Amino acid sequence: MTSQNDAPAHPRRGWADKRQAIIRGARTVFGRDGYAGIDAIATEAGVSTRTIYNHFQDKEQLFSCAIQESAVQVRDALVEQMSRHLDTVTDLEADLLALAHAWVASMAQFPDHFALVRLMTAEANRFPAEALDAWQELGPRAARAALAHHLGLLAGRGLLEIGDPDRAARHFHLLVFAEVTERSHHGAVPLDEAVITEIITAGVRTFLRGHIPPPGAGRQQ
Amino acid sequence: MTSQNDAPAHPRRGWADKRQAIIRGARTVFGRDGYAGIDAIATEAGVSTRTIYNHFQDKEQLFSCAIQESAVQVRDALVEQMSRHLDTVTDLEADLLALAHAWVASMAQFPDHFALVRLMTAEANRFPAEALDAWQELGPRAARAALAHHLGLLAGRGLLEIGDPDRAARHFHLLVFAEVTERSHHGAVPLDEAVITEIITAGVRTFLRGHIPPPGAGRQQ
DNA sequence: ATGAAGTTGCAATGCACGTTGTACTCTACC
DNA sequence: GGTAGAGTACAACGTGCATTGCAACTTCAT
Repeated sequence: MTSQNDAPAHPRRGWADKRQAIIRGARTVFGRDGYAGIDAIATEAGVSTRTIYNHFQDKEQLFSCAIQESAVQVRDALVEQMSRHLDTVTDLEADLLALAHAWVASMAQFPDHFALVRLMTAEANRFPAEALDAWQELGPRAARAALAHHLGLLAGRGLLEIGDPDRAARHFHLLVFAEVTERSHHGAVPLDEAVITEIITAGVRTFLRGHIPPPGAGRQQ
Repeated sequence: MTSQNDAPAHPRRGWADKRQAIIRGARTVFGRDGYAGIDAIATEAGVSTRTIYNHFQDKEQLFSCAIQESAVQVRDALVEQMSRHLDTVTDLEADLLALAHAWVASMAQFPDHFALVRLMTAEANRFPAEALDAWQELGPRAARAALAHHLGLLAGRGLLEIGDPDRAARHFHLLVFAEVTERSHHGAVPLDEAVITEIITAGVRTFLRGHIPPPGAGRQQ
């Protein structure tokens, strides 16, 4: 599925380095300036324009590669945070809050990535469907699956009551992440720390009300 | 705040008509083709390119006007649906479900508008902050305030238990709307009816679990 | 009717940019 | 150390497009 955008094997040393530099430059420039000119990317990457076209078919393919690489990186960060906060849970609410804060912090840590996502979304009508799917699979869906896995384990320990772990993961994501995303315009406008805390606190509370087992036994409409 | 984009009073008859035609054409073309050429808009509106520049300073101002007008229209539709479904509530869950379905249907009814929103979001970094604010105030914030009002009334009748009506409105919006928005890429990719129903049903259920008064008395958490 | 205001079609300007070709240089490998 | 495979600088091409000027034409208020 990512076949078209995978880095082809290549004998020459340093080749992959150039490719990496270009992709990184593309991510930076696309993130900062929008769907900007190739020249800016070449400058940012310390590479000639011609080299970019030696590595990539055209601007669009470069963009696809950039967003895919970026998505993997962000996903890894999110997954790592889940492990850190949910592997050993003592106080569930506190740990969920900590995870939520860590996620939101990631948004500030990878501003370029989220700018790319915004660009892609804006062009969703005209963007190649395979690239859209590839991104969703590599990024959001994978992250959500990881969260679902963790929530499922917590449910197994009796700390949560969950019908469908994947749906629970989506709801958690929506309540703590989607609102921050929306309010900050996908990270474009920074949000007050107090506002973030308020959103997260309320979101986690609503989530838990919907997914905490009743104090006594184990049934609930 | 919208002063810059309001239609200036004008003696001449037919003037406002042209302006309207241009704005409508802009919305259609921007929505369909992205941040497209002025010529396309002129053709769509049945107007000469030059006339557009007689009415608007530049493309950007035209875009701002288009999205503001569009936002008001969509907001009115959403508000009207709230009245229809929440003014006389018999079965709360059923009515909320109906409202949610109506909202999602609106997304399909105003595809151009949501494409405009996507465009604006993609450019959020570089878009004039006042225009961004004007849109948020006219559209999403107003709609959410209306929903908060309705939910507050329902809480007054004892059908819901709500701390902050505005927060409850946000959570409802997130659980039933944000996910559809995200999954369909802001309406760019149509969603299966079954998927929509599943999302809405689960969202309303989680919402109600968090905001329904306990069967017995009136305290909770 | 008449003149001012608005509209139109057209051309022109000017710029930004994707993409490619070419000739030269560099460098990793043998 | 030589050579083939990369990279680079540079220029050129073509295009698309926002924006403006202009002269002729239409429309509306009085």
